[in-house]
Amino acid sequence: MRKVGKIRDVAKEAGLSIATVSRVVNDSANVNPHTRERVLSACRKLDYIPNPAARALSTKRSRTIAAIIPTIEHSVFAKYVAAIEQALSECDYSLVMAISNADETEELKAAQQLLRMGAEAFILTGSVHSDELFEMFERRKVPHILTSIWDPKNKSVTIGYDNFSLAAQAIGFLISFGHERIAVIHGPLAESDRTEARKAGAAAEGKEGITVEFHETALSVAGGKQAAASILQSGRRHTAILCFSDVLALGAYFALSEAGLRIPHEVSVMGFDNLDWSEHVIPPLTTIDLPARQMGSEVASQLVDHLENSQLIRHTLLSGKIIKRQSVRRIQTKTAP
Amino acid sequence: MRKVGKIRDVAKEAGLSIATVSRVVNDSANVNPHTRERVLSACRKLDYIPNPAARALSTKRSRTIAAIIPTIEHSVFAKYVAAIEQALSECDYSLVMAISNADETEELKAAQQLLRMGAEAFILTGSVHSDELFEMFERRKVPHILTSIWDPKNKSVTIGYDNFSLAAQAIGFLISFGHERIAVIHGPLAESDRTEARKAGAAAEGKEGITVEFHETALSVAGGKQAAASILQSGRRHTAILCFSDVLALGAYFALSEAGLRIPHEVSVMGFDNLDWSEHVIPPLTTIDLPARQMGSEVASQLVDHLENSQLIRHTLLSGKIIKRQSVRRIQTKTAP
DNA sequence: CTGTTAGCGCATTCAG
DNA sequence: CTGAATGCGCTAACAG
Repeated sequence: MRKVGKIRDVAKEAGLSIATVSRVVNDSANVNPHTRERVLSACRKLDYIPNPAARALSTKRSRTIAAIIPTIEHSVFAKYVAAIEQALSECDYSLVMAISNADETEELKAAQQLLRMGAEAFILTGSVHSDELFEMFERRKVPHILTSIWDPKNKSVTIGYDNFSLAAQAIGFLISFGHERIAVIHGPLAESDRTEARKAGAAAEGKEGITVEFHETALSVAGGKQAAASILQSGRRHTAILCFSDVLALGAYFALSEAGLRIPHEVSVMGFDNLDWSEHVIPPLTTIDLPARQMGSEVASQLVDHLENSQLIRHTLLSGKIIKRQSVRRIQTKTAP
Repeated sequence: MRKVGKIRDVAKEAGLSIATVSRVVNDSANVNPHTRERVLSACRKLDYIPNPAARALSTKRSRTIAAIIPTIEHSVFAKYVAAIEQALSECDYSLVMAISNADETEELKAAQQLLRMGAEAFILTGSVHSDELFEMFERRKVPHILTSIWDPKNKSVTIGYDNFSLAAQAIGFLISFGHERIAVIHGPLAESDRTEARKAGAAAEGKEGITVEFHETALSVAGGKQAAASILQSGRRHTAILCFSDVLALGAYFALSEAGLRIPHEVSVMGFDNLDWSEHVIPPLTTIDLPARQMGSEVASQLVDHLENSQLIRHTLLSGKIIKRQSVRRIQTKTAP
């Protein structure tokens, strides 16, 4: 791998034993400050870097954590991955990543490979994974966390937000603003249990006299645009469109603009994610802020704490919240005084 | 790490030596088919996974490649990282990633850490990196590639596109459409040599009677919006705005919409990146397609080929190209017949 | 506080 | 085609 100094060379250079070198390198135990200095200077001189493989072999710890995400091409995941990476690197762990394309089989294959590469723990997205994967984790006692969801009843630990409740809140918010005919645009249910949960939450919030209609589409600007266009064509005169991702909402913006409809005057639009740009679109998008960053660092720190100090990982609910901006307007209900 | 079978257990189970087990696991050398089958079945039975640390220690190969990127929160990088990961995993390598926030010092720190974690090769973005980093690579003979740029004169191998030329082409395109007063919006120069190169290319394409004016802003929708707004306020009556990222262009779209100006009728807008959504905004964005995906897989395969077969890595130019859509209109020049 | 020693699990000569 | 033996570089007892 590299031609440079090994621990023995450092020991020789410093005129000490390799044990002592190991001690100062791992700043463990008690070492005479003077001795320590000698070692350190030898390390510097030889440009010594401990061999990670040897270290891992000896300690049985690789200091590597794996994350498998459905796709990195959505800002939410990117933000979240960045947070994990940052938190992990601060603890001197490294993150190895794989992309599953929301496919159980690919995910399983990736997990096996990551295990073969030495991952000590896994970070997964959502609750739906192949049985084989869970069996493998069980058999090998691999710590793992399901993220982007919160479900204390799940036998795996979950850290994330409550998709059901958040979607319900969104619908509730729209209803409180007088909307009675609401269209929901969401991504492929088959690819995301989070989307399913949101749909269920939105449906559950339905009440007497309120219509909530669901439209599945591709999770992209194009998808949102197309779905919104078809909603408009259906002629049902919805007063609000709730999108389960800001990306879809952006698509809806363009569909409405193409149709000559103004937001929020003719139609209100609400998003989900609170991506960076959502406050800068016109009109600024009312949406739900998801704590992607916080989720990343929480997951990382719990995992490290578990690996390092055998702390138990635990279900953790992170709170999302509605960000009120200008894309949703209040409607006078017919029944109002 | 895990409690399961080691190579010795497999050997015992199969009634063979560990050498033989090793051979079949690495499908090396000649092994009697029947013997091989016995080993394989023992592996299956014991759910054997070779210990990666032991293997790395013995082979002096970690099969791990590091990528340090400025930020993952821009789709271009996300796409590119996804491609790297995919290509690497197909060759049974893993990708460890770090984020530098476009900061040389952070980058150096990250690189050191990744080296301590066993990375065998590095993928960096752009040409600007700390001297210390290059010295470190040199000293340890660490293969590395600079990406997102192409510069055959660089002493490190570069794989990417020609930012200078692409930007020049963009300006040329605008000029060929009759635009004479062009505003360019770009991200922070200090954070990106790619942006610098694009700026230089755009400036170089300037001709008699053509004005090209540069505006630096934050690399975000908000930044693009703000820059475009200030361009409009300056009252210079530019007929076209070239943005060095589609993200900035989206911001410009909103600024123009806010100002009541229509694209491309009153102002033409051109982007850079060809992000997924760029063909779905209204009007569809004329932009430059960057081969992010291809770049990722090219980099990965060259690196693997180098590590595996000592193939030399080499400067590689990938071609971007102008995608003509509807956000740029042709202008009648006063001097036309 | 420091040195000696015994593995960690595997790949790899070298014999047979 | 298969087995026995050696060492990869380091950590972790155990002595001193």
